[in-house]
Amino acid sequence: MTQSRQQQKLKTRRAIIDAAFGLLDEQHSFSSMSLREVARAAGIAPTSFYRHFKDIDELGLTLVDEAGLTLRQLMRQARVRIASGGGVISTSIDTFMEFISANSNIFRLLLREHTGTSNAFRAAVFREIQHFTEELTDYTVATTGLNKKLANLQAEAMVKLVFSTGAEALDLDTTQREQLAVRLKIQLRFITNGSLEYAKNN
Amino acid sequence: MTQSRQQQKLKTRRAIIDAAFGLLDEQHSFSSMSLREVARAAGIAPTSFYRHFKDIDELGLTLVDEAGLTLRQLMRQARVRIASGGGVISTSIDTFMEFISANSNIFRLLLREHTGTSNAFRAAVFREIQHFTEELTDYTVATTGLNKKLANLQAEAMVKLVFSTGAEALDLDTTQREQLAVRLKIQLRFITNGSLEYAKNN
DNA sequence: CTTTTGAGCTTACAACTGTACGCTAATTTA
DNA sequence: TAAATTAGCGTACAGTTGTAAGCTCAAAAG
Repeated sequence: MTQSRQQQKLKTRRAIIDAAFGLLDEQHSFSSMSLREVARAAGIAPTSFYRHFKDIDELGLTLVDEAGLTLRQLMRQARVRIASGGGVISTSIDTFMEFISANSNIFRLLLREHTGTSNAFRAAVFREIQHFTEELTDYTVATTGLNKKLANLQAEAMVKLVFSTGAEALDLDTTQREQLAVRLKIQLRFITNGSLEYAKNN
Repeated sequence: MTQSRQQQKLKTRRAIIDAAFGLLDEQHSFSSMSLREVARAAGIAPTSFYRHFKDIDELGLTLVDEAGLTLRQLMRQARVRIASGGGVISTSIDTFMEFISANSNIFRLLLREHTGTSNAFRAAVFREIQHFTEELTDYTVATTGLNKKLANLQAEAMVKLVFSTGAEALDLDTTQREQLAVRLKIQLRFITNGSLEYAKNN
């Protein structure tokens, strides 16, 4: 079966992106990834890379975007589960932990570029996390009636804590992760109860 | 004035370490730093580097250790200030924010190696942070009488939130940082009040 | 059917990397 | 004073990097 030129090009582009994701692991970050290395893994000549991306940074931004997308899909999935019973926090954290296990490399990318050397990357990851926080804020306002400013403070603290704990989880085995999840859920309760308390007294 | 051989060697070692710290900024991480680059900045021949460190990773661990030490000194400083009046949280956060401003590169090193590609580095930074958490736990037990387990949960959440916010602060200007500090202090109140509440009901 | 386009290739080059080897010169030891 | 040690240097090499230049040949356009 013959393929159109556009189809083939998209396929190669995908191969490059997948190759880059595939090269990411706990020993290998995107910033230490060379163009030639990615090209090799994608099965193309180094110079062919330029037919698809201006430079390696453009590929990096694409990866961050895709990672963000995956994260947003995860959130939707969590909401579905909540609708069919189970606590909000508990369900969200379970979903998040599954995400980390199933997509370690994607999460690692976000973590690293969040504190990385490229302003553009940092900003991109920051936007993704902010997206995350905003949706949690809206959800909190809608379900608890907390005022928006306070809900935002609460959501921000929660997201930061969850991401931090996620980073820690990456280096642990399954049983240790479960223990960590239990702790995290309590800590999130601290925040929700604390902000409710705060709302009463202010 | 002549110097003993040992003195001179220590001086060069210091020059290497300082050169490495000096090369760290928002665009340049330790992992993207080459041995030759460090040697150049330290004013020695590339091969002379090996007279002081087995390889670049040994230098990296030294940097992380020094960074951790700086952080611990900061904590002591904060305790002194608390003793002479001012809220615990407020004083600690102000001190922390000053640390970030005065030692951005040191904090950046910790942040990056915390999620970096070297197991040894990650473990080293993790230990430093745990140190931080433990001391806060002890302090909390001593001042509030909260049980140790709960105090540890609280301290862990607080440290994670503070570090996360510190990372964010690095990319902001002074006024924005101050706003961030105000928000952070409220969020920490959420955690302390929330855990107190939790202690009552469990 | 002929022309144009463009994805992917090969070759090439200058810049950089880590590090092996052996020398120098000065300090330390005996 | 003589011998041993060693911090630092220069040279050298093989391996890697990004990317420029120009070719091929199949798909798309005319």
